[in-house]
Amino acid sequence: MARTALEKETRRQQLLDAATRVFARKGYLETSIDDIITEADVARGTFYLYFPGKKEIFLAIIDHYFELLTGLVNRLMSQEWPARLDRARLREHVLTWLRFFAQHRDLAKVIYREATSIDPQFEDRWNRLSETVKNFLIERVRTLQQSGVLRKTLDPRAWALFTEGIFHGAVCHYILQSDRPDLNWLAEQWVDLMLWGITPER
Amino acid sequence: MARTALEKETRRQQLLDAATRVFARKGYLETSIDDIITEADVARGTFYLYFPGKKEIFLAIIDHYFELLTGLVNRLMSQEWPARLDRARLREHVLTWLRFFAQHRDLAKVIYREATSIDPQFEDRWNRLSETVKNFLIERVRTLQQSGVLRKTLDPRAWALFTEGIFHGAVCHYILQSDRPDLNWLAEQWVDLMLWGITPER
Amino acid sequence: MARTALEKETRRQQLLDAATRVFARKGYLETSIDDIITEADVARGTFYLYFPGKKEIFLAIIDHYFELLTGLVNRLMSQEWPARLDRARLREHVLTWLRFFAQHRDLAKVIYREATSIDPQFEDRWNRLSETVKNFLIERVRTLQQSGVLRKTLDPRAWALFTEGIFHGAVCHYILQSDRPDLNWLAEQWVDLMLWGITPER
Amino acid sequence: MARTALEKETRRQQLLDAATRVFARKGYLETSIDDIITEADVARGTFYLYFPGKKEIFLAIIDHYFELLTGLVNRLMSQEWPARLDRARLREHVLTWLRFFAQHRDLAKVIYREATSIDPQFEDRWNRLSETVKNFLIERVRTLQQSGVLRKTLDPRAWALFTEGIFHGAVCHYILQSDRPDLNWLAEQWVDLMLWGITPER
DNA sequence: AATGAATGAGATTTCATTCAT
DNA sequence: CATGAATGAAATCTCATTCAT
Repeated sequence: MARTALEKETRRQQLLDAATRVFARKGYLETSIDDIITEADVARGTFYLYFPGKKEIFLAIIDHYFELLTGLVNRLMSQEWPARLDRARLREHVLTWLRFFAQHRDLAKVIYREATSIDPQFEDRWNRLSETVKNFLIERVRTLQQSGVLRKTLDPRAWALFTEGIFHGAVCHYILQSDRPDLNWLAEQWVDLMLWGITPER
Repeated sequence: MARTALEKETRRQQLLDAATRVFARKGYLETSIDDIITEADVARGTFYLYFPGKKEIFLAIIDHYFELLTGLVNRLMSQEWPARLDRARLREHVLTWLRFFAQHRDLAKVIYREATSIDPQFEDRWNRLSETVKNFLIERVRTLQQSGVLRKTLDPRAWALFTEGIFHGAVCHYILQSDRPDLNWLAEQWVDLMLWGITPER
Repeated sequence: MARTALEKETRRQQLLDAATRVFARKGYLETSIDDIITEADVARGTFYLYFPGKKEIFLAIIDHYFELLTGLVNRLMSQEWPARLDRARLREHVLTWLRFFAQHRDLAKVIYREATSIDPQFEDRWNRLSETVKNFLIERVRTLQQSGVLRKTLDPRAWALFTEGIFHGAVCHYILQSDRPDLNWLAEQWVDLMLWGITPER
Repeated sequence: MARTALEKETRRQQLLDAATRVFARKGYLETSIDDIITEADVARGTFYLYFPGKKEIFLAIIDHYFELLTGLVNRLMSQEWPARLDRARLREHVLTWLRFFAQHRDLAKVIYREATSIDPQFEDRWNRLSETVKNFLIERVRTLQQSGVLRKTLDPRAWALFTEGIFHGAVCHYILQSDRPDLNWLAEQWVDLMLWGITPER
């Protein structure tokens, strides 16, 4: 048992990491405080020194993911977008997303599986996360529609919704499953489907 | 309290209905046997006469949904498909799905929110459900590809995955939210996006 | 399920027999009303038509044993006793007792294992049973002491107590165990010990 | 309620003692976990911190008795035995046993009343205890028979069985009853009977 | 008289949280 | 800061008994 007085932030992170691993493995419901402190190799009381309870450490995990995602969104938003639809560029874009999920498997597993079902608070947090991403997409699509790159009949809100669903599905069924899919293939297929759907009428 | 002895199947259904309502309202985690028996207006012991526990009644609910869905899939599969891509027909098809979800709101809420997060058993059941639907979609797409109606570069498995994600997203974010969306608009948008993505190269 | 309206006494006996079998097999504690009615092939409600509850059917079983035992005691008491200590006669006497236990194995199992431990009422019933037998023994010993057949220093009450213990032990460890002992050997040994004690022949 | 953290073994013993008292008073069946924790002045959860359930604490009590008894047997076995049958010595021996039971009244009450009737596991434990004692007796008798101190026609196994029964009977009916008997008288009577049997002096 | 679904009191058990050390 | 024994509210579950049919 870690009897050393660690730096406050380090100990907190140690608990967060342990909790993320356990939540990913067993799910929120089946995870007990006991599991977390065992995984973190920390005493029961220590846990409550850093987090008020189980819900709160779960929320903290979501928040952490939220920050990572916000970072990604900001990075992508700050990138310029080519005036024309660039297939390779689009593919790269999608891959960035998929790789993000693949990199944070445990985190994604926790979030995507349960975030909405545990608690109204989580649901709220999750919805805001989801809105942020969708608003970004909607904005992009609007701009591209105005510059004539994308078909105008497309409703950006519907498209954002569909896209979110596709990613959610891809994450849940491919990234979370034990058989890791080829992200490139996934991205290629997505681009192919989307490209011909979003191009202006000919 | 209903002291009257009901037909075994009727009482079972009464419990299933009550449980579905409560699960939809409070979520699996927050629902107690007490909530269920209160909703069903039945004694504690009666519950255990019909189900061994909370997990089992939840599984039974999933199974029920599974049966309904299987019925829908079978109905749709037995329908002929026009030789050409018929926009109106396709739209109708999508609407059928959306209406199915809308009709079974409580059931869908329970399933889509939690089926994967509660228990490995539930996850398994859910995966089989998901496979059933995707296999149906894959089969359809293959047939249409062979008859030249759909573009051949499209990988049916990827398309099924994407489609499932779109529906999942639509169900979660529109049907389950309090602001009921216009299903027609949703269907129209879907057809529009898909049509031009799946049409053979021009 | 026995739907036929049986004679009241027959049905009662059917239940008693079934209960005795189950109690002997599983013990009072582990036996449920369900076990009894299953064994008797009778509906739940029928049981309560004949007995007020589980305790009462157990008491009825003890009472039945009590009657059988009383019968045995009366038969033995009505027998004359030889003026001198007749080894063969004594052996026969003991065998009669042992055979009685062997004949009513299930009943004995139930009584000897649990009669004292379940309920004050049972304990009381058991004590009265025990007193009956011991009083019979004490009476016999007193008579024989007066006629000089038995040693006068022997306290009849102590002897009755010891004898009861020996029989109890023999019943519990030999008759109730799966390896049925030779009753003749048991009786022979008992007579030998009682007649002469453990000291070598003089 | 004792909020003080005790040494693990102390708290365990506290629970065992409380449970023994309650079991002795009310019997296994009538005793609830609630009774035990009330008697021990400990919270519900604390009980489950030390024992998995009611059965297990009962088993632990039997085990404790087993250890005490083993100690007694070992003490007695290590004693030398006089070459000739020493009446006073024998009497002392028997008194040691009786005093042991009298000293551990509660424990004996629990064990002798119920050990065999609660659970197959208990029965097993009890049988092993019984075998230990009987094997000790058998060994003693064999040795004494070889040195000609005891009559050779006596079967040591039968004698051990009878002796166990006598003690069991004495314990159950005298020590467990409210009217405490005179242990000296009991021992005297036992020695008298064993030494010479029931036949008048020659 | 017979049935068996329904009952609910009371038992067991869990586990997030507290707090004396 | 760290610890982990102790807590107890709240959950699950059992089963002897009732009662409408």
